[in-house]
Amino acid sequence: MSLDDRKLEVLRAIVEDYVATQEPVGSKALVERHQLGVSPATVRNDMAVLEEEGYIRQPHTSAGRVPTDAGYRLFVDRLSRVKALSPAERRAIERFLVGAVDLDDVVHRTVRLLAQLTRQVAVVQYPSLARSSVRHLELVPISTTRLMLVMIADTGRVEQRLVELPAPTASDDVLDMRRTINSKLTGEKLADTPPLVQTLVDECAPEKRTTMACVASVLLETLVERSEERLALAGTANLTRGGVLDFQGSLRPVLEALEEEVILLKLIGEVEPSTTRVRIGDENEIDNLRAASVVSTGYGPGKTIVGGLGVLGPTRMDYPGTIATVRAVARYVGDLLAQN
Amino acid sequence: MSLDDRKLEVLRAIVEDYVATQEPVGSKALVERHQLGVSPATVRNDMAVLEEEGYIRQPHTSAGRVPTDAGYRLFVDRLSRVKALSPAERRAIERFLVGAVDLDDVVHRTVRLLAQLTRQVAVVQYPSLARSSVRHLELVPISTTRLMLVMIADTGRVEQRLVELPAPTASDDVLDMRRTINSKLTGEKLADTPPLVQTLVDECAPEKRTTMACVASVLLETLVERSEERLALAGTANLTRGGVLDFQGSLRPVLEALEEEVILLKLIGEVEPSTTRVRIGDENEIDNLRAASVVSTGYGPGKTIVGGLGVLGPTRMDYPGTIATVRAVARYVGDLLAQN
DNA sequence: GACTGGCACTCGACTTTGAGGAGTGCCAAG
DNA sequence: CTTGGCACTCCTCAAAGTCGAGTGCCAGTC
Repeated sequence: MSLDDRKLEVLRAIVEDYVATQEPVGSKALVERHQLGVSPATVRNDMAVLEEEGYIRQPHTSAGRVPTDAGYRLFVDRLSRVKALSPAERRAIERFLVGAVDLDDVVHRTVRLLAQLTRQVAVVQYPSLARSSVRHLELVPISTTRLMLVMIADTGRVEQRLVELPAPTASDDVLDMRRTINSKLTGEKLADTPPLVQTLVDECAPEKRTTMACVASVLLETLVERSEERLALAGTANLTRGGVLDFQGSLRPVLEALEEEVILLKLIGEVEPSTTRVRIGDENEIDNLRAASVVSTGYGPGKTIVGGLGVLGPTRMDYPGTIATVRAVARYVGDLLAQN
Repeated sequence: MSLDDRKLEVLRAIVEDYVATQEPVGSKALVERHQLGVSPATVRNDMAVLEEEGYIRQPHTSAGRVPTDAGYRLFVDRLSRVKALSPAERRAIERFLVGAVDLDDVVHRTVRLLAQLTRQVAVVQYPSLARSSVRHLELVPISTTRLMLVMIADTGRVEQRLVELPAPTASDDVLDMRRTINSKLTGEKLADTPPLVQTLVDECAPEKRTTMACVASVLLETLVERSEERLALAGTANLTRGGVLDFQGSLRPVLEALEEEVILLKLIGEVEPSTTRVRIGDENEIDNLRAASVVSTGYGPGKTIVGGLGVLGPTRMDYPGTIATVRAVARYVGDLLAQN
């Protein structure tokens, strides 16, 4: 038996009421608060079906109904329209992001903004190195046997590493290397650089080859292997809203998960162009987050995507509002990046 | 009436038992677990005095006693010897810090280590720019009207800023500026640089002065005004140990405080040489942390101090152990920095 | 004077009991 | 298919009662 329109309407009403009140919702309360045009008894029958299909459940006999993960999923997919942002929110976003002075600043402001607007935990990934291009590479002599390698990406990210040279090297030679390296690598996607770095060594004059090889290996590390993704996090205090009721009694696992960068990256890092992804409860692969939902999306200048951002909260969250906010913030950040 | 030795011994026993069990401790249990050589009745009399003096209190009539903040303070100041670290802990520290590849890495490893060893929230301040010297300044042309200013400090910190030039500038001129700036500033304490930067502009050839002024202003921002302190945080999940019992029922205020960098810096940033500072409950100026204690100290290569680190936990914490761990970690990190 | 054993008393923690009520499922009738 | 009615379930809350840890005080002892 498939679900007719009224049953879907009942599900929507249940989700909305439960999200708003945090309490199991009963048939009588439902008909009172929504114009369903039928009696509580009818609603009860519908509820029985919805429960059988796995969209809602009773915490215990003689209690109201609560949406299941599947129920939220259906709600998100078919029953909710994305809310428009309020003018106040729009203004907040603009005000917050104006005046950011560099990439760090942009990311920090963004993550705080997201946390504040959604009243949940926000995560923002720094522009991924893997998706960036080399804007410039700099070699700074620290001593005769030590260099600082500084890589500046087009997304504004700057990475640096120390290079220990095998032998003292004149600063002219360093300048020389720098020129060669830049002419070879500037403008290239980081992902494409490894073969180019190899040719750097191959084409190098033999007497300088060991030194160049040394620089090249650190270069590779910096550009590709290490390829360390960075994150910013804010709003953990929001986890405590709604008491310990959300997250089935313990914040512990959630806080633990939030400390693992790898996990967070998995959550917000897997981005497909212009999609907003919603993971509800069990859909999260991470056990610790079975009781949480994650709304994430990609951002970047124009249509390209250079990183992800998102929020994490209880499964019982305002999905339409959250989705709208996440999208809007991502768009603004993308525009901001495009200006640089 | 002052406290004789046995009363102090009773206080110590109360603190130790309470920290271990998290439960109010009564007179009978005390004499059973510690060799006090007197009867419960005597201990009761001592307790009455200790309570009158404000070192312990009863959660309610007919419950055992619990140390007050003042009690912990007395315990820390006069009744506890710093514990020696276990060999396992020493090994853990060494193993953890070996293999750190750059400053970021050192700081991240340190903060995780601290959180893990103390089982509390750990905070590590990056080496403060204010206490660093300039190792090198680099100007990287991005376009003809844009430079990237990169500052490398002797502590390993690297800061970068974008400079918008008033007019297109030849790369030779940039090289020139770079040379001048470096000869003037390299090796100087960041705190001492502002007057030097001013002379940079003053001594500059008139036709280049506007450009130089522009660079100089960003330079000042980077070196001094912005002087942004950075922090790493780990172990927030440890706040949930001991249920919601610690922190008088709500993690909320604590989590909020942990999100404010300014607050954290206040907590661990005010360092005096070779002191370990312990703030207990009310001694914290931040209202949100009235129910928490903070153990912090400074670290740095040799005897100089370049930053702070510490842990935050419930007032009911193992002070001797925590103090020992914090000190040891600070020392190891200092040694590590000295090697670079 | 300090310590001790004894004793009455307090009061929170936990259990039991019972009333109240929200909510359900089912059924028969419209 | 919808609806009103009804019996039933079972949670919530409050009241009452028991239990026991822990105390304060006092009189007696060393």
